[in-house]
Amino acid sequence: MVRTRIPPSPTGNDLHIGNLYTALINWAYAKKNNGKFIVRIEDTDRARLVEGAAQQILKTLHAFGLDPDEDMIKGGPYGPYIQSERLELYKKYALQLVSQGDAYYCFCTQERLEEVRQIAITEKKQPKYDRHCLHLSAEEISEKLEKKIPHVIRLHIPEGKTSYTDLIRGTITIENETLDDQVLLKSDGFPTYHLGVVVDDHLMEISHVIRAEEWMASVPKHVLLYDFLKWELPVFAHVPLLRTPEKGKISKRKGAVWVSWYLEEGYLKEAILNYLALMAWSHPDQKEIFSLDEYIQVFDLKDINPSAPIFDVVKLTWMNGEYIRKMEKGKLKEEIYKFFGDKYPEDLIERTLPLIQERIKTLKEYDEYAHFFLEAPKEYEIEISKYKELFEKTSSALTEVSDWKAEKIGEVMQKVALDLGIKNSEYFMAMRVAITGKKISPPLNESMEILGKEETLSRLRMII
RNA sequence: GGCCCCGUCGUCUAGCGGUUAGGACACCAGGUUUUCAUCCUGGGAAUCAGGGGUUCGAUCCCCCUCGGGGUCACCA
Repeated sequence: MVRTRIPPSPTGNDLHIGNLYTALINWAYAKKNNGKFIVRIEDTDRARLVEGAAQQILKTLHAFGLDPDEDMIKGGPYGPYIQSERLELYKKYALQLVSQGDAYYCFCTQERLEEVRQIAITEKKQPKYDRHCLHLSAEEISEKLEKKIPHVIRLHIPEGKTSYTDLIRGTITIENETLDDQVLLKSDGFPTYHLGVVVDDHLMEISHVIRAEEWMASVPKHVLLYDFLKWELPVFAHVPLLRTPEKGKISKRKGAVWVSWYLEEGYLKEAILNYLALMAWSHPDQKEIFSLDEYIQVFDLKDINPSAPIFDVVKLTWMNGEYIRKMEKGKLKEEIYKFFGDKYPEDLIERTLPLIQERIKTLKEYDEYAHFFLEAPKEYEIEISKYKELFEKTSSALTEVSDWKAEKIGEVMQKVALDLGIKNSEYFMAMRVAITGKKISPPLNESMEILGKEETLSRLRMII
């Protein structure tokens, strides 16, 4: 049984785009193999905890159609799915490790640790815990425990080397001496990530640990833990980190990290997922646009590239445009309506959509084309005062039109242009700006039809 | 800096010992068009990071160098 998982920590306001990427892969791999996709909330960092963040993450996942089979709300046979409710478990295994000699109590203060670290840094050595508490006698330990001196439990890294096999990167071996005696259980009784993931991934029978590359360095510690606990190793697959155009890791400092940002900019969820799927992976037929269902069919973990791709918003934008153009009218109308709240009435969107659909690449851009339907222009992109005569003539010609249809409106205007001896391009540009305020707009005749005779004429009168 | 990962057009990528190194985005030129966009046609763009091997033959296998990234917390 394939069981994958993502372990988000509820420390941000929303899902990070990189998290969505690994979520997609974990979800797809589980679906492809008729397995289960689990979301386990890792809320062990009490200092950075953000209220409601866990719910928000689940909500976002749901919005993208990446619903977990088991999570803290839905529940499941391996719950609880939030680490703060599993504290006894971590403690139990931490204690077991201590009794086996694979972990030990440490009573060092933060100050002392900082001192040790600083010394190491000035000596240009690896900042590592100096094992000050490793050789405490049983009496000393129980005495300190008795006195309730704050303490942590540290992993006792043995000598030798540790290796593991990564599905995407092959076998990786490292010398244990480069490893630090990692804290497993913090003084507040919460586990660190390392203890938490290992215990939970095992207890929840996770078969494939698929996560970002940034975790690779800590895998050996986890492998040691599995080994000490005599647990079977899951399959590891470290997917590349998404990078910014500046080549760095997509950081929280730079704007485009949160999934909500993309949604606010008018990107479609399907397009975001499709684009993400193409990061470090490609469709066997080199297709660029495909559905989630198709993705599940053809996707395989082994085909993921190890090198870190740059997340390019320009290509995402192109893809978004493709999705918008292919989208069924009713669905698009709904998306746009929701996107703008109540700003645009549904029937207006419906009528203008045929003119605008193929012109926009994001939902947000709809406003640039449709805004003039809502209100008359307040300013004009070109100087229109010199076209007074043109507007007067057009206005009176249009006044005579009884059948207010685009085609008819066009004919009448063509004739005015001809009578005036003015080039079509110039004539229509003047009219376009007069009606919409802009040099770029949806097709004029149709726009005027939608605007209505009265409103159109009133806009002309305004500038005569 | 130590350790680890990675390295094909600007970007995303195909390639899996013998290819005119292919596609997509972006860009440029042209066509359609009452603007813009769509659509169509064409173009430039990777000495496959560099240098050594292995081989009849390397983008592909091995080594070194260089470059980029990640990681070195009682954060995940």
